[in-house]
Amino acid sequence: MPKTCRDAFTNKLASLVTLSEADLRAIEGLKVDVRQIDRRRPILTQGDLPDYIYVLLDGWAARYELRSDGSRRITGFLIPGDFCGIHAVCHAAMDHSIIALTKCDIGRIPVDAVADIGRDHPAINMALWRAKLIEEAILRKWLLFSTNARATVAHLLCELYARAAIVGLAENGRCGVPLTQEEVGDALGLTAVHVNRVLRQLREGGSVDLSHQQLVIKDAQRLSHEARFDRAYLEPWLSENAVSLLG
Amino acid sequence: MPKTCRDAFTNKLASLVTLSEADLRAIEGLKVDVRQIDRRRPILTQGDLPDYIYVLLDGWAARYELRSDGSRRITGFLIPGDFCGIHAVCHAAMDHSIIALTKCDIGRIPVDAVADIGRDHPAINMALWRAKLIEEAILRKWLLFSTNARATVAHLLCELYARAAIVGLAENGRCGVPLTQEEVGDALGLTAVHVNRVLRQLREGGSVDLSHQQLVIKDAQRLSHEARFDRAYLEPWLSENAVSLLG
DNA sequence: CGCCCTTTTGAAGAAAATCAAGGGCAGTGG
DNA sequence: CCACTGCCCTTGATTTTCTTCAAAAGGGCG
Repeated sequence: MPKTCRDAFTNKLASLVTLSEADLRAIEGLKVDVRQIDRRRPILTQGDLPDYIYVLLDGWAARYELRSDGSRRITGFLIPGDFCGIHAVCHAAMDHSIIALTKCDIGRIPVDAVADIGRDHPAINMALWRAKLIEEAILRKWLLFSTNARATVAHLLCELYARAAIVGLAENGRCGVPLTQEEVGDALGLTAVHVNRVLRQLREGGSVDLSHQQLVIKDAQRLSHEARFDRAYLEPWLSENAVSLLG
Repeated sequence: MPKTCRDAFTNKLASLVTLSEADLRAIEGLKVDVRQIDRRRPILTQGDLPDYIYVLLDGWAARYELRSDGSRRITGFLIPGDFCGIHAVCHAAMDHSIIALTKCDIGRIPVDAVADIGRDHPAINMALWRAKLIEEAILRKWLLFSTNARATVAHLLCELYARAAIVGLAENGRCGVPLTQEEVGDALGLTAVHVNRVLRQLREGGSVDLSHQQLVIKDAQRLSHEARFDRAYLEPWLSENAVSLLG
């Protein structure tokens, strides 16, 4: 794992496009700083017009929106290496909020600097587009699996494993997933109770086990089938190097 | 309604940002052509690497993806003035397909020309970003209203009305909505049968009537409440002129 | 140890899917 | 002009899925 924010930012961009020496030097010149945010603390709030692009260095976070009845819908998870606040490059306010699900280390990069770099370096501009398009592709997949809770949960587990694997946080079918069942439910539009039952079904089915913050894939073939998971949707945007890490 | 593709493209960009004279001249210089596509014919297909940005001039279309069991999920509707194929500006293949829901007139603009213009004209680049962010905001809202079929359907009707109003296709609480109940169901993850029942409930409730391809809003207040609709999510991206059209 | 948060399990009820059949309407062709 | 056909809408009966309500059992941490 990269030790500095700049490393993490560079890694992320490099996974999306091929960076030239000039691109790398430009990134090297960015001002960045790192701060820690406690579990359940806001990172960005709906309506904010952020001055920084944020890069998650350690920990997990979630995008979410509140409904008028107070219930919460999580619309995406952020894992180490992910951005947030790209909205700011076009001076748009956040239309959703972001919260730390665990204690997080977050790097901040001044948005104007990123916008400038994007203008002068087409590859970097393209990387930002691709990051956005990946998010969109994931969002679209979340819409796709809304008929059957079993497949929905299984698909989320596949997505999280694949994304963790890309950034080196998974191996041998295992990775840490620090989500409560309520958070999973908020993400999938299910109740925590039902998530619990579905997780038990999956565990007893022998394909996958999510418990004690650990995701263990026991039968990848069966799981992929149950989830109707096809990792292709995560790949078109990634550079070759990143794809090869998927294994 | 604009009579040429270039007009439509200009209108769309102008609704998203303030264009300078230079921006307008650049757009004026774009090569564009128009073609007609029959109902149920593909416009773009998953895997395509489009050479053009498409602008829908007349008719409705839908983004969709097929599940492994053959069922279809519609992930967005396109109405006149909307783009598709922006993926191409970063040389990414389509991760979903787009189909004409009615007979459509579609303008094509060479993607390389758009990319060049975006690089030289920051305002136009920003407009493209904003178009993408609106799509994303809509996608996020679709995730948000997935607990209750009544609210879900009502919310979609509100969205479609608001978007139609922005481009001058709605007035006095009426607009054309050329969707079958099956298409609505595919968009919301509901069966056509259930959509039918919900539409009847809404009709009998007196807030809104969708039938014979016509959407009639009878009680905007009640409908907004049933739908928990807050048009704010469509506004942050629009220029002032476009917002004032919302009435 | 005791507290709070999370997980687990049960029972009852609501929501939506599924299965099945009929009806209206537009377009087609005799 | 009328019958036929295909597509879409409508309605009913039944079953499945998921929620709701309720309660108890872990598990980590002060």
